[in-house]
Amino acid sequence: MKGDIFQAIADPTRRAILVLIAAQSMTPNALAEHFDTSRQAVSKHIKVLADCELLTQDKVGREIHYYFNPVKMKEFDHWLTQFKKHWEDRFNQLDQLLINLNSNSDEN
Amino acid sequence: MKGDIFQAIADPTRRAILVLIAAQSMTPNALAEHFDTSRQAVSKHIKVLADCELLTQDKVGREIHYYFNPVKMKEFDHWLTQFKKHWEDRFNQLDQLLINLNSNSDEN
DNA sequence: GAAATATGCAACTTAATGGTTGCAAATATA
DNA sequence: TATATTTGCAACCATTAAGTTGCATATTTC
Repeated sequence: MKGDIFQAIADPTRRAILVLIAAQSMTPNALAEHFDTSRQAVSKHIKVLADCELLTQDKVGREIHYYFNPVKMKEFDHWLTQFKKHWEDRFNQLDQLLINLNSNSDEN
Repeated sequence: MKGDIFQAIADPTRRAILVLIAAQSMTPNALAEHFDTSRQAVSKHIKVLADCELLTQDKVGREIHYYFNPVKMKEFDHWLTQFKKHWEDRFNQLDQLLINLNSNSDEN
């Protein structure tokens, strides 16, 4: 499941990382200061996010700046949108069914 | 992380279950026919989804009908919406910055 | 009442995940 | 050049997750 965006977002620490980096690009060290875990643990989370392209990197000297990549987030958004759409279709069908039932009862 | 909706949706089999059940309520047996795994494996996935209230159940005799519960899905939707909103704010700030830069260059 | 069916629960195995520590490579600084 | 800093990688450990098999319970059917 490597590179799976759903898997990446499942972890609460990684979601927090996404929110932080979406607000402002950051280095792993700067990022790690926001968490109680070790730098390496944060680094591993970054790797997971970078593997599925939710983060992009820009090397500046010995520092690496990580940026949020909204493109891949849309993949995630897409699933949810499709799901909602599909469910709403069914909801509309249910509405229609209720309308038809009412019409029939009017005829009787 | 029990009851966490992000965790529940992370698994591809569970996402497939959600799509199937959102289209039509189903019993565990009927659902298991759609997958290559054992009934019990599917049943465990159902349990995960039911634990975080993405599915509700209705016992009819010895059968249990599982229904999709859209309410909890909104919790998930909410996170993404907030995230997008937050990111769009920043995007707008970037737009504003570019406008200001253009204004300055016009003055020179 | 006996057999069949639908389901959940428990035990177990294997694979994946998140965490730690130690170390090596690259770059900046003194 | 020697030292400090930033980072990634590898090895290891503990926990969780997903799957299987077997069994118990409830309900329907014969």
